[in-house]
Amino acid sequence: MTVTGNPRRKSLALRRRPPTRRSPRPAIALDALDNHLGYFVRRLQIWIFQDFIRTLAPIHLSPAQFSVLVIVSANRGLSQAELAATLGIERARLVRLLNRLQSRELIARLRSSADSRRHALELTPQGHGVLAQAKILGARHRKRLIEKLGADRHGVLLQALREA
Amino acid sequence: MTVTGNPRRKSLALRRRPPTRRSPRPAIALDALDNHLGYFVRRLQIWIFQDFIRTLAPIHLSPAQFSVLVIVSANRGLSQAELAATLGIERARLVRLLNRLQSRELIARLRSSADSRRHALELTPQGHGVLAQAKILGARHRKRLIEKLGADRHGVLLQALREA
DNA sequence: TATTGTTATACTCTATAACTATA
DNA sequence: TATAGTTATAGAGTATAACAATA
Repeated sequence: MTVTGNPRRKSLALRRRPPTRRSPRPAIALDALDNHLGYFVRRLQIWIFQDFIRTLAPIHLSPAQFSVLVIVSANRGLSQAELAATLGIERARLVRLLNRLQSRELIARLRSSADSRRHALELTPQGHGVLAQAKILGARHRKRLIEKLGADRHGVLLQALREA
Repeated sequence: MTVTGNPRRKSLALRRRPPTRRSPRPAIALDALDNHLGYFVRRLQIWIFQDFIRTLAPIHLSPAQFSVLVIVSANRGLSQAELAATLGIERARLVRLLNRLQSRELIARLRSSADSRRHALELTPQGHGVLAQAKILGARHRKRLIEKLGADRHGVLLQALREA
């Protein structure tokens, strides 16, 4: 992932087609991509994940692992299928995610009494501790994101996406 | 990427800020994630890419390949480094992307006369043909996305993200 | 020295399919 | 039959590092 990390700002000479867009930004014409929400959504997602990955690195947690801890903590006893659907990931992938979290003793898989096919997920005390740290780091990340986007644009996006 | 592709309709509400957690089968609480733009951005990106992947499948083009064709077509002669930066992908990954597009004879790497380290990228006639088809399919995808989001929300998001 | 394109490696994620054990 | 969790595998994407040719 490049995107950020591009420190050089120099000779971007040789531009053809000065963009019809009012934004001073795109030296390079986006053409059809300029109408595709997916292009911009992806670029923002890359920025956010890049920053969040670095933010969580000190406690050795990935964004995916963070979201697992958050959801399990707020929904004690939910099943893996429910968790996977909430996070938008494959059940199969969640298994490996949980394996790692369980081997670090951050989460526990309890057998559901009602339906013994299901695992009732819970955070261990250590899991809660790590989550607390992660939330502090997450707040810093959020602050940087708001700085980058501007508070109003951040608010507009959050509201529009929450309702989507 | 699951998210869609899952025939069953599990009714995961993903409601905002469920203040109470009631007994039967309450919507799953997002807790801290509800303030994290990244969570929602990622979910929307998953939906969009899922749909776009299926849309482009008939012409055997991935979203990444589509964006390469669009940018190269609109910026004839640009270098691989510039293209990679525009798309937010690694130079190294772009090499393999281009290898495949070149072996299908959709793009050409010409030696830049000004700087012989650079490759001046161009679409072949076939590349332009495929791109034309892809744009038609892309328009259908966009229509579905607008239906899903609602025209106003789509507009709000596109504008906010373009300026971000 | 720095940059462009390239190769290589390791790891994560995605998309499927199939298996088991329950229901 | 259908569902929950699991295993397996192929392919895509990401993060790095290094190298040759060129500037």
